[in-house]
Amino acid sequence: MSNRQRILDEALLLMNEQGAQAIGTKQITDATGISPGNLYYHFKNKEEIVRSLFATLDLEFRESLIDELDPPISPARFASFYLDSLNIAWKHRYFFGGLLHLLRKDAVLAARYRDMQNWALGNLENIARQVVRDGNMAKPRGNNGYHSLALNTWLIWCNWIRHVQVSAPDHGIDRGGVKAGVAQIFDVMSPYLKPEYDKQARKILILG
Amino acid sequence: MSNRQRILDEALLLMNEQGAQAIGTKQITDATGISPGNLYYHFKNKEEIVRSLFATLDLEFRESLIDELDPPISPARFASFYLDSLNIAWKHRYFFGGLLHLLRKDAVLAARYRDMQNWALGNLENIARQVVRDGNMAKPRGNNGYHSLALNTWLIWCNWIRHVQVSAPDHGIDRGGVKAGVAQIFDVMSPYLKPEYDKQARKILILG
DNA sequence: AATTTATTAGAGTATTTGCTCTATTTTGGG
DNA sequence: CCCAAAATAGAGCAAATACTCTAATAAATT
Repeated sequence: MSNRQRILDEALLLMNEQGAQAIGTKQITDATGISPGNLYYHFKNKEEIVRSLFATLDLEFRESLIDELDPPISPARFASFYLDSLNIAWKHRYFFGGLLHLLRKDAVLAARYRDMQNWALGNLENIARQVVRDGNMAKPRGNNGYHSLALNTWLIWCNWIRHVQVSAPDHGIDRGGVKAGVAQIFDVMSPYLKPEYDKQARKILILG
Repeated sequence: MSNRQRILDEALLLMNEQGAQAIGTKQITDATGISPGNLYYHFKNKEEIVRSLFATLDLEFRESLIDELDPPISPARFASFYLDSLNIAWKHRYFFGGLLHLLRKDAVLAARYRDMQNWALGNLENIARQVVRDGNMAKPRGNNGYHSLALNTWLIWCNWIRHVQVSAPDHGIDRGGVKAGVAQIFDVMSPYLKPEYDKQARKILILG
């Protein structure tokens, strides 16, 4: 594996453990055994390391929400949208933990994040619209019902991991915490979902 | 006003503007014109300044959710729970912006935050139970329906301001953003609220 | 083989940060 | 008015941080 990749892997590991702001180039070079000069050969600065890590998060997240199948959306597929994407949020939890600080320091990153957010809100809305078209969900209330539902899903998606972390004395999280987050998302949608569809979708949270 | 209070006021102001991790004792002493020695006379360390600020947040938040009136809970009172508490979250937005980092660095603060969170979850649940008893709300679904509803309210409460900040290019927020957060909380509860009660409660978001 | 290009090492630097120390001034009770 | 306690000032320090510079080595290309 290249030293460049080693830097990225170690940075992700350390930042997830201790938070992005607690990790400097020093910690990364110490942990990898790579010299600072070498690190700065591969990355212009620390900002670029974070941008590179975010690019991976962005890519993985978008992939997790893309539906290449024909409608209707099966309950299992529906559930896997949220489970897959939340697992990605868990993998990159350093990012949401330090979100505001990271975006304040780097306007380019902030713009990219807002792009991702807008894309996500649109896509989450589309998923809901399709499930309604499939006849498995009642139309959410109000004139911006779809938007509000998508926004709530998004809010839980990008804040759930941090919530679990601050709720545990050691700031840790296990995979069970991720599933609880999906359940929390379902609880927002439950009032609109057909009971049988809801039940089928939740099966993914019980099994493997 | 005492120098001690001046330090607290300026710290809150600066941290809200630039984030808790961006503000050091230097910035506070520069902005207030108070010497570092004097600052450290009033506070043992920076940690104590943050703890002191949190104590205020904790107090104000708890007061905003206490109901000293007799049931039933009026729609206006119901709405003001969320509007008042969210205004407090706005006032102390530095805290939620840097939440994970702050709690990781200070275990005592972390414990106090979890206390507040547990109290809040219990209280939000009690409010919902009372509105159901008053006949203005349907019992939320599932065996832990109340808990899930309270948790969603809590999640929006402590993450809404940050969401608005990262969504705006300048990371700012105005009072309208606060009201949108209350509307978002209502959207979670709407499916259970009596339509007329819901409508009355939302009036507070249009007026004043 | 020659030479350019990519990669690595590590000492070094300028700046910042949280905090201490000593010294001086202000204040309030007897 | 006295004096101890509270409050304030500001020089200074040890550690950390992001990053640069120079020089050496490995890989690729001709």
